Amino acid sequence: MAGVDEAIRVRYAPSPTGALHLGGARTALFNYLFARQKHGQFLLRIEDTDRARFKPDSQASIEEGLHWLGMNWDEPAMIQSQRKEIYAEAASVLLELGAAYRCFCTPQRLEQMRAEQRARHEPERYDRRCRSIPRAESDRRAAGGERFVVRQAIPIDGTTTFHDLVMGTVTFRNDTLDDHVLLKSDGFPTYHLAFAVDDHAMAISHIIRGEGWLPSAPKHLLLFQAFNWLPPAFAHLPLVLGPDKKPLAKRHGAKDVLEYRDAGYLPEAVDNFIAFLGWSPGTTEDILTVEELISKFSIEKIQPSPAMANLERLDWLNGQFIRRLSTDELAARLASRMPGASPEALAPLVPLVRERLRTLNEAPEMLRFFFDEPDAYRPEQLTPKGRDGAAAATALNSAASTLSELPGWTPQTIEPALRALAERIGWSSKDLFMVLRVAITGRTVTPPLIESMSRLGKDRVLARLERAASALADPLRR
RNA sequence: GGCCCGUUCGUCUAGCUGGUCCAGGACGCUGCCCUCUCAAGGCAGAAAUCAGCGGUUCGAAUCCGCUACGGGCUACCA
Repeated sequence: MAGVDEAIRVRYAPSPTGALHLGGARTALFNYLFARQKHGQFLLRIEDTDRARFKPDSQASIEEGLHWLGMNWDEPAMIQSQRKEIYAEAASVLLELGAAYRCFCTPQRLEQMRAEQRARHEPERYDRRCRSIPRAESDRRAAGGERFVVRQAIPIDGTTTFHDLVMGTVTFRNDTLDDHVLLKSDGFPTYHLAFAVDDHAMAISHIIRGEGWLPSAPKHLLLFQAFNWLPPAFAHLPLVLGPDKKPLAKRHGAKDVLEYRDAGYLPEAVDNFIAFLGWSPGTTEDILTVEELISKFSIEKIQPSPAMANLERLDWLNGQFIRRLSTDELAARLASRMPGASPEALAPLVPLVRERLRTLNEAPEMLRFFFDEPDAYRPEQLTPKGRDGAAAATALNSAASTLSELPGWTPQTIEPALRALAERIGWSSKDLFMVLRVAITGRTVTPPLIESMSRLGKDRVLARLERAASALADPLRR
């Protein structure tokens, strides 16, 4: 096991079969937080030894997702498909050590064997028929061109135990472990072999990975022992479940983290959200920056039970992080999703929407009336209960003339004038403000009216009031 | 079927070395306050017999065992 003072090196090892989803992102994040806290290295390894499931765009997509979430790896990604000879060499070493053997069984025979085991209600495992083939015969058949795979020779008896940093001490009886394939007949390794060889080659100190790998951990450990390599520490993470309680990784259409980006979520909010899936700092704090996550993270505090992703909490968190952004920062982020609106133009409007946003994507609609004229007015929205259209039109015109005579154009001058007007015409300020709100923005739900008017500008406000008044007077003319 | 892991409010969780937990915080929900709408914010509230059953102990959510339920793995997939 790695000592406290030894270099901490961890890796995230996705297979390029799809996008980076929340569960994978969390695994990567835990590795990343751990590496950064310990001033170690965070590495990336692409496990692309399965040519059948390989998807060409997957690696780029996963890397983009990691970068978006703020995770950078410290060395070029290791690509397993480029290391075929190294695995073959490792397999022959294992053959030499007697820790592995060639298996010449055909897929048909294996299938038949399993069918018989099923019929007898026995565990489906390789029956080790080829394990007893003498080495000389095995070498001769291989040299003769016969197809074979290399299988791990699991010890016949005894147990394999290791201490998992999350799950605790786990013990497996060796006789329940299968002699799994290490090297396929196409020369590519299976994940068992590749894991051991690469984690050793990369000098990985801690393997932090999903719970799904727990059952194969003893085989990996046995491989390290066979090579006489110092094994890394293990930490198996509990599953992340979707709202349907199905494991995220297996859910059909598990969401790509980039979809969260496109939906207007902040990477810092997503990081914070996934960090709390199965982990907590042990305090009542619930909003932490990535820097705080790095300093407070600890593997010991990871829960062993699965966590279900509560997306409503993500929404809330996102709002919290949006509110913590400076005006310029928020303006810049909004500008990237609002073509035609510059950060400079947006900056004065940011205070109007900051505490109303749950996602960045809600801003364009909230701010639309600053950039576009309202659509056709709906007379009923311009008319308070108990009043008629004519009265509303009169109120709008009065407001327009009152405002036009205002000496200045600030919230401090606009608001008292309108409250006085409401008093004068005998309306509640609520009613007056709502009519003005609809006239000026075209909507009943908007950022604060007075502030919005002040930023919209006197001319545009007056024009909209007049347009609304005439729409009421003659709906057809609008 | 076999092996392995798990089980505290609807959800995320605090609780790690047993008493201060008739279980705390957060999201969501309900009500009130604030208020020009909507939010945000503040306050209050409902919500977990700590999966069940036994055991250890003066005392258990916390330790042990069993059961139930859930999940993972069981491919020449990762």
